[in-house]
Amino acid sequence: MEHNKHGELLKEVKREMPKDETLAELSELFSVFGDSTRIKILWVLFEREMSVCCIADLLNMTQSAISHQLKNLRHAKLISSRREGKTVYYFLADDHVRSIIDQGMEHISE
Amino acid sequence: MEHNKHGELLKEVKREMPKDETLAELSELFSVFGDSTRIKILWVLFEREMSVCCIADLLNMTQSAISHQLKNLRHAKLISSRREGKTVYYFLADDHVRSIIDQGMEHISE
DNA sequence: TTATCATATGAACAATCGTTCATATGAGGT
DNA sequence: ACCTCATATGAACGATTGTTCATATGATAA
Repeated sequence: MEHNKHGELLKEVKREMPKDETLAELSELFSVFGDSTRIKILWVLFEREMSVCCIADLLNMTQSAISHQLKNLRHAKLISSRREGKTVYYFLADDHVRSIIDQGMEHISE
Repeated sequence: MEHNKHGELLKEVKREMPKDETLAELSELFSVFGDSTRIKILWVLFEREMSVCCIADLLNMTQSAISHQLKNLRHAKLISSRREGKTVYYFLADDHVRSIIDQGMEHISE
């Protein structure tokens, strides 16, 4: 299999690679961006904080579907929420969100 | 459902949102990053171009599994390949790859 | 040609995922 | 108390996904 001509360099590559745990965390983060519903939610939150039913209206989806996805986004610490009476407002929790999406947009617009 | 107090602003948010097709493409791109095997492959390709079996050795995975994932990465135009005799070398096709992963790393290291 | 090495690929499998539906919780208002 | 609105959540469903296994292709050497 391996020719072992570059064995030294290979070991070096291996050494510089982050722990499996870190890489798993990284891929989990990206898979949160890997759904168009969640991308749409993040996109409307770029503009301002918004309630669950408002997001559902805007995206023409059920409140349940949005609520499930908000849970995923919050679990990934991409959004936070605050309660005001009966309604819960969600908002972006992190500045990285925008730059990650921007990088992705740059890639596909080529 | 909708209070329609902010109806005007909502329409504006909607107008500024990219087409469904674009958002689908964007989420598909991110879902390619959403697997730790593919992240690992990209990581070793940061160092230099590499053959299929070499990557498989490095990651302790079967040649078949790696080959399948390389296909996904190539389909997303994140990597390219060149043939040299029997072996095929894969390499990064895009500078955005590194910056996207870097942004992700920044987010999880908080 | 035949043998071997490197890679690609199709089918099958379990596992994960996103939505829907029904229902539960939580917070005012009457 | 009751009713209603806003949100959350668990179960179930079909759909997608990553790996394995077996096999096919492609390239070189004898």
